Amino acid sequence: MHQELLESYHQFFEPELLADIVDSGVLKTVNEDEVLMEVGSYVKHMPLLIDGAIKILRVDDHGSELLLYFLEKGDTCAMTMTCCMGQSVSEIKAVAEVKTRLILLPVHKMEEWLKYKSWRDFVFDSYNGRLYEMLDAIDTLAFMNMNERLTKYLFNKSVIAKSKTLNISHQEMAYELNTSRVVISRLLKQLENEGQIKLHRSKVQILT
DNA sequence: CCATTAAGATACT
DNA sequence: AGTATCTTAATGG
Repeated sequence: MHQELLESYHQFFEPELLADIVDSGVLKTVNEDEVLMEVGSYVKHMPLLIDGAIKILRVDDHGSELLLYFLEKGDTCAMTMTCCMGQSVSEIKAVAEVKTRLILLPVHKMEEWLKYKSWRDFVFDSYNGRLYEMLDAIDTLAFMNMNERLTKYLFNKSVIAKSKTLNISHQEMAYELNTSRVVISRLLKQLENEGQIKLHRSKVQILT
């Protein structure tokens, strides 16, 4: 994993820390739709993303899900930090959006590594970043209608997939935005009529 | 072909 | 915006 780690993180971490990470971290590759973390599971590792993307979902008691935000290269999960500090259980669900490579670090190292300035900065910045994304997610929910939410969602998906064509069904989108399939279909049809997208079976092509 | 599943349509809340 | 129901279209064996 050494090369991958160095390529992605050498500008953030000092050499001693990098060496420690190589020592105790494990490189893992996860495939699309693989579940990395379930609500209620104990957090034992902290992920450092090398490439790909992980989606973070909130799940309610009835099992319905809501997309909060994506983690990408250079990101880590703030939830993990919160959880492992307090020895508690995950409040969120994490699923690989695309094939993703990440390094898993044992949580007990987190505290030990606070002796490194670059680590403290990284943890702090990650918290900031996640907090900002969380605020953004709240704004989206509170102030945007479904049409805007869907548009934003499609845009994000396209960035992460690095493609203008998304292989996804209306039902799946409805699931992630926590709405119904009919509503998604209606809104997509509207976007198609506006010339923004082109619809196919289980596929959306973004034209803008 | 047929079975399954995605998506369109319509009507109602 | 969301639910229920029916119809139609695409897909894969």
